[in-house]
Amino acid sequence: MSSTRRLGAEDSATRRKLLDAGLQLMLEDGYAGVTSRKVAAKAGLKPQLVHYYFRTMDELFVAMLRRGAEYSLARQEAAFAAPRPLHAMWEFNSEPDGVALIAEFYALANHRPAIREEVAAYAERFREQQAAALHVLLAERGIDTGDLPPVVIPVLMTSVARVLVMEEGLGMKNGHAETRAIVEQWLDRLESGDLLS
Amino acid sequence: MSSTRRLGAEDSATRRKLLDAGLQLMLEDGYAGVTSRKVAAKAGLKPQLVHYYFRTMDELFVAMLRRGAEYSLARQEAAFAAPRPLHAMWEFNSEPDGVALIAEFYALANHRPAIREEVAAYAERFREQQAAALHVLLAERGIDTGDLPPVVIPVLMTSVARVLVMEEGLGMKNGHAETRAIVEQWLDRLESGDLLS
DNA sequence: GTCTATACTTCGATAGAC
DNA sequence: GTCTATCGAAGTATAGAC
Repeated sequence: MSSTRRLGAEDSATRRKLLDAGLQLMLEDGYAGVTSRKVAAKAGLKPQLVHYYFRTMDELFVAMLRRGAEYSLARQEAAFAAPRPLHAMWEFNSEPDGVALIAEFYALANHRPAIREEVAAYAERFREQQAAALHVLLAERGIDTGDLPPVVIPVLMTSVARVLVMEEGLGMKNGHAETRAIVEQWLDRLESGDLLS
Repeated sequence: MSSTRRLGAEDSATRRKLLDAGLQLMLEDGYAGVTSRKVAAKAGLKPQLVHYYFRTMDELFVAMLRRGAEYSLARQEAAFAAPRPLHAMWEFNSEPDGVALIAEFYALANHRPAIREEVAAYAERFREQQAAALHVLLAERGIDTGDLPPVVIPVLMTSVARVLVMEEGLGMKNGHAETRAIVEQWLDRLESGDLLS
């Protein structure tokens, strides 16, 4: 346990290649397709290199999560600078690759404690970033959401966006057009402060 | 390919034991934990028996899905007989085991065509059953949903219920209490026909 | 600091015995 | 109609060579 085996440097280009290959594999084949041999093959490297840079597969998954999540947090933050921030939040949470990765990491988290902690922490950061941006938006435009606590808005948006994208990935469409139309309507009203009618 | 190898009978008790063991394993360890050896071990049988009753692991997964989904469809149908059908639908779609199994099968479906078809077909049946029950409810009580197309209601409900349960499984709670309160309020109004206020 | 040779475990699947 | 003996491929991980 926790032997003295050495690990490769964090800033190694080879390590980065492995992480990128892992993320791509996760999208293509799901978390179960992310094996040391396949990751190495996709990166054009020898399989044993995975274990030089990551002690265990769990460690690889956590590193992949960090890389993907930090990138997404930055992109979400940038999205809020758009003229219609809520529409931007909706679009951002509807990106198929993002939704797919979240689903994979969620499934992984459900059965691996070390990964759960990390997934939960990032999910909280996403929610907090959304709530903070929304808070600013409402204050700047002097919008009062009445009975609706603002934090509910990102919860609903991310839930619905995610499920719609997942279902569409399966080829489903029952009720989707109607739901998207209603969401658009709500976002329009929220952003314009026209909450009644 | 498609050899002449024989398969066990569909109504065999042994086959049923394997399916139940598989579903239980899927909850405990995720789909990647459902291997022929582990399924057999949990059922108290020899590993090779899995391949006697199911030609491939995909076939086992499809049979597991059918067993789980048919059972759930029957339970959802029964739930609609409750005095507050919408609340019952909400509760039903919030059951942790159901949500976890859906997440696993969704992840599987994303990377295995044979399973995707089957998952999509069942998901459509669930949605249709929900929409039909809602239609009856609205008609019976003479409720007019105005701008809101009725089919949007089950889409929103299942999305939000699922994501809340998934997040709670990770230990998250940011925004959950507020969202649940709002949902309860909407369901109360819908069921009582009091859509404004 | 970087990579390789190698050990050992578990996987899905089949052919053939009861 | 039911189960077992067995195979070859693929999995994670470590110790040691450059």
